[in-house]
Amino acid sequence: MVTERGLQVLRAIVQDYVDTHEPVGSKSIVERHAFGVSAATIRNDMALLEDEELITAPHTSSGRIPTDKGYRVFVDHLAQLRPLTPAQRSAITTFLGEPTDLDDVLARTVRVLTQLTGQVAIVQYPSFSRATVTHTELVQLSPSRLLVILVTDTGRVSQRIALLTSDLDETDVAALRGRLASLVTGRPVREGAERIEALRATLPAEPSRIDKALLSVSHVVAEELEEFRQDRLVMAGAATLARREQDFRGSIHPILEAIEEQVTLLRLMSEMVTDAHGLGASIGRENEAFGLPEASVVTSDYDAGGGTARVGVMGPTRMDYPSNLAAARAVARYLSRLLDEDETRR
Amino acid sequence: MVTERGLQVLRAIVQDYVDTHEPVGSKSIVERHAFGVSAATIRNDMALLEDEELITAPHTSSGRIPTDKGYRVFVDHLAQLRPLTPAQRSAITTFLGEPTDLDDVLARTVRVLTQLTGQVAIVQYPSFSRATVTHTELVQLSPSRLLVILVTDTGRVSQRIALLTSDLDETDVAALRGRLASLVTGRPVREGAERIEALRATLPAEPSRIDKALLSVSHVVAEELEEFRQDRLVMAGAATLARREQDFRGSIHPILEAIEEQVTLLRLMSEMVTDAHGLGASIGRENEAFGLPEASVVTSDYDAGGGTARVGVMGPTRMDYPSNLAAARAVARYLSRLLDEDETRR
DNA sequence: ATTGGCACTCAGGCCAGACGAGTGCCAGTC
DNA sequence: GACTGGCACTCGTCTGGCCTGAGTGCCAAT
Repeated sequence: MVTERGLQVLRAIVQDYVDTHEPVGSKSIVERHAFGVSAATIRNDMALLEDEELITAPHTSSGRIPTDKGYRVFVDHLAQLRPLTPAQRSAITTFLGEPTDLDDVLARTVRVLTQLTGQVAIVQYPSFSRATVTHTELVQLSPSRLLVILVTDTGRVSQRIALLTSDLDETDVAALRGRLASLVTGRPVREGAERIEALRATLPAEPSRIDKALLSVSHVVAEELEEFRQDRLVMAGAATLARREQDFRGSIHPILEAIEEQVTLLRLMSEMVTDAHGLGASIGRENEAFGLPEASVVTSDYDAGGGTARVGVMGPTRMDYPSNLAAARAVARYLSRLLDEDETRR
Repeated sequence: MVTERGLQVLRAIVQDYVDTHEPVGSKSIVERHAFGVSAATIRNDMALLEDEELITAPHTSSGRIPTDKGYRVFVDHLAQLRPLTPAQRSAITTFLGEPTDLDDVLARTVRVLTQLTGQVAIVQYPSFSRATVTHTELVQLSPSRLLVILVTDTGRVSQRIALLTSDLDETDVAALRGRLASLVTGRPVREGAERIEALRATLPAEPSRIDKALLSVSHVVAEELEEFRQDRLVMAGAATLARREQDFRGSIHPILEAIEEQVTLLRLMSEMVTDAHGLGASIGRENEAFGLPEASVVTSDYDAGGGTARVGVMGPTRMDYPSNLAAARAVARYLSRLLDEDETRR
């Protein structure tokens, strides 16, 4: 069984290893930390830690490095978040500044987070699945092309072009506008999508010209609503990976791939297990299913328009968890505040 | 002076070096190419090429590799585009498929291009500076928040939120809508921006409530029009860089940086020098001013709504220019056709 | 339980030598 | 004059052996 001091030794090993990027030996531990015992004692503790598979020796006679399991224990039981420096705090407020809209907020957020941590930063868009459609608008671009605009109470605006099979005039569009509004305005996106589905069924086999148009438009709307329900990510800091190249024993390819793909990261982010404070960490091999066995992700939940979403960073397994968690939490808190203020204006 | 055969030797060196990634010696040249002369003769030619700084030897006794100048001569005088394979041709058509709008077209394009070349692909958005505003629309989100929508004849749609200092009712918005339309609708974006500028000057020192609102809205519109005039890029294939890591003697950091920054690449893309066929290459040190001394970019112009823009790929100096140029050209041609068809619907 | 001592292991650095790819030069040939 | 075969030379790379030092595990002593 690992003793209390044993755990402290684990903590020391994780800290030193993250610092120096070199396997840490018993001697350097007694030098750098005030354990008040000799190196031999530390060695005994380390032997126990190795039995528990919390640390491992890269080769027979060298110091130890934490295993993924070791990092997990460290994060769960030993890490205390490192509070941000005043400089970092002020960086958040100045960088985030006076954002104009949701896209802008998140773009700034992700940049500030990569700046704070030096890692790849990821921000999940607030979930729109419970969002309500507040406005719909149709703009006629040409006789057969309609621009469809949707706005939700979460501040998301999207537009899309519907191609019509027959030409419409201004009064047709006005009629269409009314029918579309009654169909989805004021409804949650999910319900809107369902009502469109239902509409399909009720239309006669030989729809009128305007019904046909409504069908085209509602098809586009349904697609767009569907997209609302899918989460999205914003990312930044891919360039920082090049600096950290040797941290990934394999290559940074899987990471870059994941960044481009997005969909893998989306799943990873949403499947994260978080603690009572909304903090989560997914470490090394735990990400193997996502093709990222050498990467860790730490996240913090933030509140946005009723629901919650996540901000986080992705980096090598050997990352500085306390700092990164603290940065994610700080940014998440600021973000929650910012979006809450906004709430009143929606 | 470099002889005709000397140039053929240069071509052989470039081709073999790109193939093998190893310095190429006189012997391997006579083996792989039917020059009908001996290695010693090739050596003499190589000595001349070295005098002209078209090739260089990494160390005293090793084969030669092309210099940036050598690549330049190769591209300008020696390279003949390698026609795409039928498989590649069909990849273009199937991948590009049935795109819905401009964003979609370009997103598909960039993916197909990175797929064809295995390099980072870049597509410039068509220039909107000569675009004309065809529609404006205002949607009231709340008493003090207006959604402003702009549509141009190039198919670009954008929206933005204007915060008002005082609340408006429906009739106010209608009035505003009319004034905004008469201000910019049917005008080129540049002219629209100027007219807004002019409007500013004419408004009284104590503007009415509606004038104030118009000011806020037009401010947002002006910003958005400004953004229309800035070109944008779509990119894909950053993950391919990891595979090619050792090709960049330094690190891939500058490249990743450039991809994130965009603005450097924007300048680089627009300052490219192209030949009569709209093909361009910027090689190695020629990109030093952009912080990319180890990268090359090849581009092909495409037509879009009257103006032209560029597609291209970025990769190591030691890239396969004939293939990449051919791929860029093929994609550009397809893109031109696709956008031309579209033209009729705008 | 802790400690100092000690034998042992092993990665990494260093050196010397062998190897070989490739060059430059030169004298000879067509 | 252009080309060629031959040859001495250079120099990067590979190999194997040696040494060093950090770090370990174990044990007897406290």
